[in-house]
Amino acid sequence: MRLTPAVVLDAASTLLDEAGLDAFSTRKLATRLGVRVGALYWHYPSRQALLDAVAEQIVAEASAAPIPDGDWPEQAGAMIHALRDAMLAHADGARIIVEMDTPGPNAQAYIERLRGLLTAAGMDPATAENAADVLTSYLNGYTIEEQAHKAGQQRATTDRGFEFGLNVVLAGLRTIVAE
Amino acid sequence: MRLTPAVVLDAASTLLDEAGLDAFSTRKLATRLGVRVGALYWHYPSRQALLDAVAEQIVAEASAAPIPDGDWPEQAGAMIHALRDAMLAHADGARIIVEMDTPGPNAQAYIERLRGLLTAAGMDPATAENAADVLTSYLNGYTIEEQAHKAGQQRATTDRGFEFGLNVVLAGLRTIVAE
DNA sequence: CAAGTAACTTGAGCACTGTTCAAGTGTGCT
DNA sequence: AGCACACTTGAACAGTGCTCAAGTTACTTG
Repeated sequence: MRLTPAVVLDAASTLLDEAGLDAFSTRKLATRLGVRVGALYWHYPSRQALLDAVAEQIVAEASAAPIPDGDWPEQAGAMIHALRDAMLAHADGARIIVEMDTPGPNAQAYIERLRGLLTAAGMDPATAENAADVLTSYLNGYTIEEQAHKAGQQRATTDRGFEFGLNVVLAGLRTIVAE
Repeated sequence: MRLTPAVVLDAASTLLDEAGLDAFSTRKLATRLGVRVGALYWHYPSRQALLDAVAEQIVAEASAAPIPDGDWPEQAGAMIHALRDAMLAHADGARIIVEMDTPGPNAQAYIERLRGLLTAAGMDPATAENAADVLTSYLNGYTIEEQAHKAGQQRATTDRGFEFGLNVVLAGLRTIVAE
């Protein structure tokens, strides 16, 4: 069967989940597809471009989750949770997202939406950008650490820790809006 | 001149600053020291062990900064700032810290001190651990992103963004303590 | 249907990477 | 002087990302 970008992307995603980011190599991917390495480079210009495509896919999964009605901290929290769930659904998901080289449309749409939510809550654009950065920085920092070093820990435990921190950040943001 | 672990560590630190984490290789380090790769492995068991040692050194720089008198948010903020400054003083400093394999005494002492500060503020140990995690997760997430993608931006701009977020987190933690 | 063209794939190779280890060298101690 | 230990070398193994001329398909046009 001929290769297509979609087929390569799918195999890449599977291999990534099985082997992890560090053990992900173009050669292993080629073998899995029954093809030589060179063929991959016809569809994607580099290993990183492939990883970027996977990252976009992960963000797409996050964006598919519905944002419930509610006040802005609930909605922002839901968006962060959605992205976290998508990250945790893939091995090294957080690193794949953070190490993204050039953010695609899904990633841009995600942060645009998050910022929009915060401006709608009454923040000026610059503040909303900063606020979105706090949320995503915390999410990324926590989840990278979790996937890298807390592999043994119960999901419930790390979830509680994450929840605590997210509430702290949201509480902090509330004090800004209330100024 | 014979090699010692300290000499190797120093050269590694310099090479890391010049080339960045991804371009850091044992072979380049060996060349710089006028030695063959094998010699490095007498002093350090692996590339990662070498990076861990550099990470410990960075944390040591952070720990050298004095913590001023003041209330606990000021002190916690000062500790976070100290670590951030040490990270920013080295190329990819944040990644080197986060990707540390086995935290050494300096890293352990740092988080012990941060937790202690928070328990002294009235948090129970579990809460203090979670609170320390929020602070470091935010720091790591923000600074990794900054060093990876905001290389062009003015330090003043990114500092303002970081400051905003740190204040948000600290404000959020205050509401917990005040419960 | 034949010929031509565009879309792929291959095979081989380049320039690297981390790590290992038997064999060699240099230094200090008895 | 001789011995032992600390260290270094040289060479190799098994991989990595990436490139590209040459070959193979598949599809479109005359």
